[in-house]
Amino acid sequence: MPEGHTIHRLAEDYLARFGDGTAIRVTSPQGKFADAAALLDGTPLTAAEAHGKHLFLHFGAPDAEDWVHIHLGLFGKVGFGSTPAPPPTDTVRLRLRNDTSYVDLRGPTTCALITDAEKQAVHARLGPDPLRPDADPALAYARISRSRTTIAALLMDQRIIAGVGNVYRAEVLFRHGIDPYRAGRDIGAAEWDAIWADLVVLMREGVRTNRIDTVRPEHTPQAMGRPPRVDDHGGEVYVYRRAHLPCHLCGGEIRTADLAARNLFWCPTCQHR
DNA sequence: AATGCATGCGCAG
DNA sequence: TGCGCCTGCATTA
Repeated sequence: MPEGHTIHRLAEDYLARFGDGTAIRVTSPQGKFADAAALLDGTPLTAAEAHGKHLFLHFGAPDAEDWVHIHLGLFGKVGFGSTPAPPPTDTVRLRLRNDTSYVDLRGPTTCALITDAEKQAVHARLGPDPLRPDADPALAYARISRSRTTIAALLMDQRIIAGVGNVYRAEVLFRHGIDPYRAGRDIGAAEWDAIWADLVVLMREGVRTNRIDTVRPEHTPQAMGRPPRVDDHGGEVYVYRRAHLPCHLCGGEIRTADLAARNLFWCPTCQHR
């Protein structure tokens, strides 16, 4: 369930539960991370950081390779709990335990021990992240404003902007009335500024609530006199996974299409080329 | 029981 | 552009 807000929230939660400086028990019940887990076992968790959909955990092991680089991919999941930890299932790639908490990681695309230099290389290939204070949106706009590629594809390109996934993409384009097939170079500077500012607000709220809500107060079901309806993914949205349903604003049918092997959703009436 | 699907991404061609 | 990979859950038979 990972877009950038999820990963930033995970960084906060790892630190809150395991960042008190005490020794962590580190295991890999599944075995694929067993060597690294043995190396880290008994050291403290000293930092947790996110850039886009990448999570970095720093342990106090006196070793050159002391960052754990985690990427959840499409299926990866992290689950926290209070001790006593139940016996781990055989899909748990990484388990951390202390006196009060445990956390299980399963199904990640990436879970690897890396050096600080390797971590820097990951940062270098990622675009600005609306959730990071050091992010420079002009870097993203420089690429977008020169590109013939659709804005829908550009928003999903982590080299251009880091952390936006399929839900935020669909929703932010709807909120700004932009057709997903519009070319990047036809996005105005003021439009981009508004999109970026909106992503900062939406994604911060996503970190706080741990879900994606994008519907403005005046368009909520209550305000519009409709029955409340929360999408399966957990939040209230305008278009994501609402194919063929009526648009919350104009009542027209929400459209869907395949774009680069992902499902795209938009309202052809409210969103313009 | 089998199938399909998902908020992702890297690779081959 | 299509395919494979990681897993769990809902839907279908």
